[in-house]
Amino acid sequence: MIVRQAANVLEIMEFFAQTRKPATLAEIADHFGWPRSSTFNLLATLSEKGYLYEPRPRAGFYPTPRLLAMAQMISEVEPLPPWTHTLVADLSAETGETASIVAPAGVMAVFIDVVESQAAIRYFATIGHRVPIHATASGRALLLQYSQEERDSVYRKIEFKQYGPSTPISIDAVEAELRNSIDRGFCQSFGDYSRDLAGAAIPLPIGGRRLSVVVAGPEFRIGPRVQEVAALIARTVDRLRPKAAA
Amino acid sequence: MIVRQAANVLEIMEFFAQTRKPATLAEIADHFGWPRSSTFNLLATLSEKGYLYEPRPRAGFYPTPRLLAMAQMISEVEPLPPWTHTLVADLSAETGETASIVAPAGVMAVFIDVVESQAAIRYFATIGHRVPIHATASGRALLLQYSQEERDSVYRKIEFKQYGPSTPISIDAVEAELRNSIDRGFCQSFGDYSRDLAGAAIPLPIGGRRLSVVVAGPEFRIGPRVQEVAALIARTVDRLRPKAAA
DNA sequence: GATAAACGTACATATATGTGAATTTATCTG
DNA sequence: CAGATAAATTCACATATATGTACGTTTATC
Repeated sequence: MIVRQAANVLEIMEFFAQTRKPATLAEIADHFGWPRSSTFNLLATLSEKGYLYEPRPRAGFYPTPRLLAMAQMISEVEPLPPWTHTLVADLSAETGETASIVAPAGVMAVFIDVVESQAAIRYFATIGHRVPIHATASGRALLLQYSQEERDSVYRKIEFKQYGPSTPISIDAVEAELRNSIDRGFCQSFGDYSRDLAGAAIPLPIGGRRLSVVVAGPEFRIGPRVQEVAALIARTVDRLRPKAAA
Repeated sequence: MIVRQAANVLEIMEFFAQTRKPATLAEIADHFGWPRSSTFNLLATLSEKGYLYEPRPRAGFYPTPRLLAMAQMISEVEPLPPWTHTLVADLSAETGETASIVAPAGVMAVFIDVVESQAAIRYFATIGHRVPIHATASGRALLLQYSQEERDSVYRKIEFKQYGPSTPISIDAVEAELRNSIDRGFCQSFGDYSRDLAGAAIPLPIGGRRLSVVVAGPEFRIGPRVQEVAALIARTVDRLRPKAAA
């Protein structure tokens, strides 16, 4: 069950992140199609907790720096080493596609760092974006780092759906694809999850954390050069990863 | 009316900001005294929206960098000029007390930047902290920047409560104190809002925004040297504020 | 300066939602 | 490797909660 008002809080904050200017109660209510009274209660709650204020009288609400302060606290622990951001930045620059660092989240994989392609047609993803772990290159690069038991445990919770023509719709299909990936030397996906979307990924274990790097983009651009892209990922990781660390 | 699940989202995030490590459903539920099932729904919602993930299987949840990305977006607009942080940092260092930048939020004043005192006994405040605008030095330094009509509009919404022995409990009392402040050259408060708490503040208009700076601490330390502290604030602002700007 | 429109706020009520208990799944222990 | 213990899910129901409606206030229009 989704907790509506919890989601609404996030949506309001995302709204401010997009518009980047103060908004009145009425504007917010209209934007989301929420009743004024409900919007009023929400804004009052956020204000009371110190996350919203009124920069100038009658000009509407805007978030206080409190959210930033909190987010910085949270992110200071176990931050990704700086070279991982260089990694995705370099990969995106060299391939012209979207590059990301991905982490596991149950049956899903979450993007925890993203550098987007500059191309007009591109894979649009943001930090926090989630995709099924078994039906994506990046996700399978995570699964490769699991033990058989851990994978089985994940499989039990997966609801196998036919996202696209090539989606693996059984445990066996996923396991087979994982074996292929090992032989091939990297993980790939051609429209397994999202139509026309292709990607190449490899595992990226960092200090006990199971992560992966992926380069993804439209099938017509990635397809002809998956090998090449995968090799580039591997080389770039080799170049940037400190030699001492695991 | 306070929206409970909205507040809960913020509390969960604050919890992570404090503990700075992954927490399981059970730990979170126990910490807040929430039922497991409700906690489950909340965590599921936050995960689904991409704000929480499971760094390693069965080791609990932790926020993704998405919150940080969002907060940075929000804060990039109209950021406070860097010298304002230097201002509160210097003031806190020189006085040994807590120094803050404060902004209006209806009948309240919000702390939007804070450098805390290092003293054992100190004024504890964080970014986002809110105090009544009429019953604090920092708040009155904001009111001084309002027109009479704007002030009247605020007064109508204030619920005058006797927070402490010297709280102004009427419009006249507030207006009188504002006149005193003008004559005195700065705003002050001795336990008006919080017992044993004293502070000195001056208006700090920046680029059309109505802000104030305040130095606050225990009455026994601030009391004997309000004048001195207020003068220091004024001098420090003069020193740091760029000459060209308003 | 008067009138109209928009906006923000309060409250009672029907209903969407949170929750206690039951079920399933995972982990620990001898 | 069982059996026990703890954690994670599910579900039906009662109740806490979102909202329709109404009112006062502020801003825009003429």
